[in-house]
Amino acid sequence: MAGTKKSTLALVAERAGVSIASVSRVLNGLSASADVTERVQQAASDLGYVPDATARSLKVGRTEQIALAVADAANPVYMSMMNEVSRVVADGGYRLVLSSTGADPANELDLLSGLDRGFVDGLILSPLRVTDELVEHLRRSRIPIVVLGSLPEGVPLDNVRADSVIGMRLALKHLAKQGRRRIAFLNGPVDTVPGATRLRGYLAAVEEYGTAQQADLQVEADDFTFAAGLPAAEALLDQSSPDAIVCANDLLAVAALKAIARRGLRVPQDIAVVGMDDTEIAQLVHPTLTSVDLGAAKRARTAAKLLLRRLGDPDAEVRQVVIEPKLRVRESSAKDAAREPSRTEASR
Amino acid sequence: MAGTKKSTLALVAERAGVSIASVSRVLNGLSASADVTERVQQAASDLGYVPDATARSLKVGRTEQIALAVADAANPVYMSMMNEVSRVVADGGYRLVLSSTGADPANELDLLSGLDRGFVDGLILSPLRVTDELVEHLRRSRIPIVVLGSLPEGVPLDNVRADSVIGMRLALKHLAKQGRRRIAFLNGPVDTVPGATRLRGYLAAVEEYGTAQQADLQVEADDFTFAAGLPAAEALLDQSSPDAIVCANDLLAVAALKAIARRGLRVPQDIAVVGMDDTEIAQLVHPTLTSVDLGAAKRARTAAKLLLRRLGDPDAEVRQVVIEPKLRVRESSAKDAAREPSRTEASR
DNA sequence: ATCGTTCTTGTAAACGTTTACAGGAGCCGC
DNA sequence: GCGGCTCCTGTAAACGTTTACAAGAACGAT
Repeated sequence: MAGTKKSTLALVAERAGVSIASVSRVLNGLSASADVTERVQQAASDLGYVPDATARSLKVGRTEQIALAVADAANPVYMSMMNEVSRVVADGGYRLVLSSTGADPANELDLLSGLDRGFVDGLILSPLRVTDELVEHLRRSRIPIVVLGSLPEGVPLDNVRADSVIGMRLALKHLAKQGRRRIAFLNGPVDTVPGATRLRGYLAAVEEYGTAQQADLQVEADDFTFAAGLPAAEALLDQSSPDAIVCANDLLAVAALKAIARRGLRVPQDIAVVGMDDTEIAQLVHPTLTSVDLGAAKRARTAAKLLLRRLGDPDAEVRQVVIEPKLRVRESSAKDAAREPSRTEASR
Repeated sequence: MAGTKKSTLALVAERAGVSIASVSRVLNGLSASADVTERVQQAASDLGYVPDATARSLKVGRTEQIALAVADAANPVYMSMMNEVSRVVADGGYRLVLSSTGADPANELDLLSGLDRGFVDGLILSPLRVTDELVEHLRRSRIPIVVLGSLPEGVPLDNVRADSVIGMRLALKHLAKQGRRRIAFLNGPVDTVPGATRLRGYLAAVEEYGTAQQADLQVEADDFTFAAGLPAAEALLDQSSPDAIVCANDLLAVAALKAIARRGLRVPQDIAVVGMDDTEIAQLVHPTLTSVDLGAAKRARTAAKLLLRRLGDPDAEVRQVVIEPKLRVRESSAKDAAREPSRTEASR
C-alpha cells in the first residue's frame, strides 16, 4: 500500500503520463476527463502519494493550524479547555499547536511576535495578566486572535469570558442564605486577572449580603495551586475563625478542605467550602465540593468556534461573549450533611 | 516597532539595496561585510521583517514541529506527560502539535498516514491499544517516532515504558506485608495495553505473595475514569469483601475510596487502597492515596529527549528505556492511621 | 463549411525562503 | 605587475504545490 519513499506531484505526473497540473486538478477534484482521472488516481495510489503540507501551505497561504496558548497547562481547568478546543478545532480541519506560556508575561509577548512567522492561521490566547504591551501586540497582530478571558474595554477582539463577579455573588448568596456570616476568601495572586476580578466580586458580595468584612478573612496564595493553597489556608484558619470559605479555585478549595480536616473540624457543619471552576476534582474529593461552574468547557468551545468563524470570514463583526456562571451545590456546603451530590457528571 | 503588514525578503533587499541572498545571509549570520550587514539589519528592523516559517520549512525540509498523540487527554496522567513533553520540545526549539486520538485505534492510523504529509518532523505516540496494523504503520513511517508505552518484541523503534508488572508487585508486597490477604484488583478495560499488563502483574503478584485468588476479587471498569470506576467499585464491594483494593489508576482508586466511604467503611483500617500513576490527585484526596509512581513525567521527558536525539542523528542506535516504578506510601494504606504522607511534592 | 462555445490539458509563474555557483574586487607574494 | 588566493555579493535554481493563462480539441449552431 503506502510506499516508504517520499513521493511528489511530478513523480505521479510522470507515471500517469500527464502534466503536474492535471494531477493536481484530479487530486483536488476539479474537472478532468475520465481517462486522465483514472490514470492519475492509479498512479497516485501506486506511489502512495500524499501531498506535502508545507508546500501547499506556502502556496495557498494557510497552514491549517491554530495555536492555543495557556498560562499553566497543569491546572485542570485549562486541561478541560484544551480538550474542548482540540475537539472543535480538529472538527474544523485544523491542527492544534500547543503553547505553554508559563506564568511569565514575556513568554506571551515572545509568542505573539513569533506569530508573524505565520506558522498558524489563528490563535486562542488565555493570558493570566493583561498588560498594555500585550494589548498593543494583540491589536496589531496579522492573524485573528480570540482572547479567552477578560480584556480591557474597547479592544476590538473576539473574546469570551466568564463573569466571575457574578460567580462570587452566587457563592456568597448561597452561603449567606444558610446563615453563614463569617465568609472568608482564599484567593490566588491578586495581580492576575482572575485574582483581581474574583477579589472584586468577593468584596461586592460581602457588601451586598452584609457578611463580616475583616481583612483577616482574606488571604492570598502564591499561586492557584494546591501546594500554594495549603499554607495559605492554614494561615487563614490561624488568623480568623470563618464559618465558610469561598475559594478562587477548586485546587485552593481542596487545600482548604485539607487544612480544615487537619484541625479536626467538619465540613460543612463547622465550615462550608465553595470552590470555583467546577473541575472534575470537585466530584472526586470527600466531601464533594460545591463549586461555581464558570463554564470553562463552554468558554473554550465558544472561543474555538469564534476563531473558526473569523478564519472563514475575516470581516465578521467582533463578538464578545460572556458565559453565565452556575452554582453546583454539593456536600461541602450542604445544609443537611447527608445530602447527595446534586448532579453527577460523566468524567469523559 | 513591528509593522502590521507582511514583509518579505525581497522587500528588505530592495530597501537595503542589496540582493535577497545577501539579506538571507545576514539574517542567518553568515559572512557579510560590515556595510551590508548594517544596511540589512536596519532595513529589516524598519520593516519589522520576520521570516516566513512555511517557506523556510519547504526549503530546508524541516518544520520544527513535533506531534504528541495521546489517547485520552482528559486523564491527569497524560496531562502531566504533555506538560513535560511540551517543555522539553520547546527547549529543543520545536513546536508541539497536539493530537488527541481518542479511544478509537482508527484515529491513530489516520494520524499515522497523515504524518506523511510532512507537517511534523517527529512523533511521540502513546497508543492505548497496539494492533498489528499499527505496528506495521509505525515501521514504515518516514519520520522518527518514539513510542510511549509497551511495544511488541523486535520492533526497532525508540520507546520508553513503565514496568507496571513490577509496579503491581510493589503494591501487593506492601499490602501483603501488612497482613492483608484478600487483595482485590480494580482494573480498567483489559483489552488495552495498560489494562492487560496490570492484570498480568496482579496475577503474578497474587501468586508470589500467596494472597487470596478468587475471581470475584477482580473487576473491570469500562474506562480508566472516575465515572466508570464508581459502579465497578460498588460491584466489587457487593460481590466480595476485600481487605485491600489495588487499582489500575488513581482515578479508579479515588472511585474506590468513594464507594468505600459510602458504605461507612474506613480507609485504611477496614480496607486499604492503592492507586497507580501517582498523579497530583493522590495528594489531594482524603485520605491521601498511596500510589505506584510509574514515572509518567520522567517517561515523557525521556521520550521527548529520545526524539530530539534521533532528529539530530537519524542513525543513532535504537534505545528502549524502562522506567522503574516506585511506591509512594500515603494514608490510604498506612498501618498506623495517624501517619502523615511520606513525601510532599510541590504541584508545579 | 465556418465560426464560436465549451471543455480539457499543458506551460509557466508564483508562494518566500535557502544555497550552489560564478563573477568581481581586493590583496598578497613573487 | 601578474597569477592565484580569499572574500564578498549577486544570479538563479530549487523545495512541492496551486492556478492564471493559453492552446487545442470537440462539437453544435448558423
